[in-house]
Amino acid sequence: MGTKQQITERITALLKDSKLSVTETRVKILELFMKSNGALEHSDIETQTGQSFDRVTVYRTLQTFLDKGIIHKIPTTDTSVRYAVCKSECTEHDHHDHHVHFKCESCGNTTCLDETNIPEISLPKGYAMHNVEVVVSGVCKTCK
Amino acid sequence: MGTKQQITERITALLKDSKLSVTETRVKILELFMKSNGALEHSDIETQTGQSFDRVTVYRTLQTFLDKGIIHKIPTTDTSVRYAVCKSECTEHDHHDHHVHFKCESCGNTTCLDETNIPEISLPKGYAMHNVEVVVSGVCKTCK
DNA sequence: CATATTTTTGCAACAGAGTTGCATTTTATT
DNA sequence: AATAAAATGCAACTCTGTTGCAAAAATATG
Ligand SMILES: [Mn+2]
Ligand SMILES: [Mn+2]
Ligand SMILES: [Zn+2]
Ligand SMILES: [Zn+2]
Repeated sequence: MGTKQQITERITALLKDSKLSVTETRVKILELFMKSNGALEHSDIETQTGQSFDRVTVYRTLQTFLDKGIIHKIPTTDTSVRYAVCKSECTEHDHHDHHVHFKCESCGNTTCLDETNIPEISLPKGYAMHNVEVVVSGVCKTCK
Repeated sequence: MGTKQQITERITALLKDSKLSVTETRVKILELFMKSNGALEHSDIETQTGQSFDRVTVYRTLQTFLDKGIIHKIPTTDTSVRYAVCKSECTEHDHHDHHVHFKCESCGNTTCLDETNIPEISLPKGYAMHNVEVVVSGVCKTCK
């Protein structure tokens, strides 16, 4: 993981690479993502920052990170929106997170299974495939 | 497809099989699902019924259909919730819709690809799989 | 068919999520 | 240190979904 100092440096570098100003909000939210072993939703961030940032700022920060390819969304069947840091080489408008997501029915955590690859899917004739999202639900190894 | 009369009879039978009262709202909403070639969200139903039913009734009707295994949800990466009729033998609390969903980036429609089956996915050790959701995005055959 | 019972509906009121405009503050540039 | 550019916080608003309750509709019963 690295010391707190090293993490802050990595975050600063990441923000500068993405041509973003280094602000308290952005550093803090990225820290949360990096410490967390699962996906976060907006309310998690509000809770874990202890309401030190305005709701609106959190929304705008998440949108900015999405735009810059720093985080990606994970599909759900409810109205919640979950985000996780991109591990591949994602850039602006060009995400490369082709991995499986796992939602644990016991602890509720959603995690990226980066090592699990998505098998080929053959669509009916006439369909062009751009992206595949796979979300597996079940029980994670921690809850087993 | 069948005549309008035949569709109404099929819907009435379906509701009775599910031990639900046959009401105007339920018949109308099921008609919409059966006519539609894609998934519907709450706002589609409100639009297409011309606000003849209360919002709350539509929410409750969708929840009832979900509970009874008449419709299923489709995951999205935004806050919207999409629903489609179950074609397999789904029953209360026991859905069997193991098929791929396709979201067209051109027309926006989401469809069930019932003929496309989901390939095996091998999870890391310690994970128990209960359900797999696959959502493919791209361009559908109509928009091609 | 008439009546009683059960279920569904519509309304009002509310809670939560997300958005927008704008003035103020912070960050980056010179 | 001064200036320009960008991000933040606040207020106000919209949109989505929920709950309690009385009225209406559907079903069950004789
Ligand atoms: Mn991921
Ligand atoms: Mn489906
Ligand atoms: Zn778990
Ligand atoms: Zn299309």
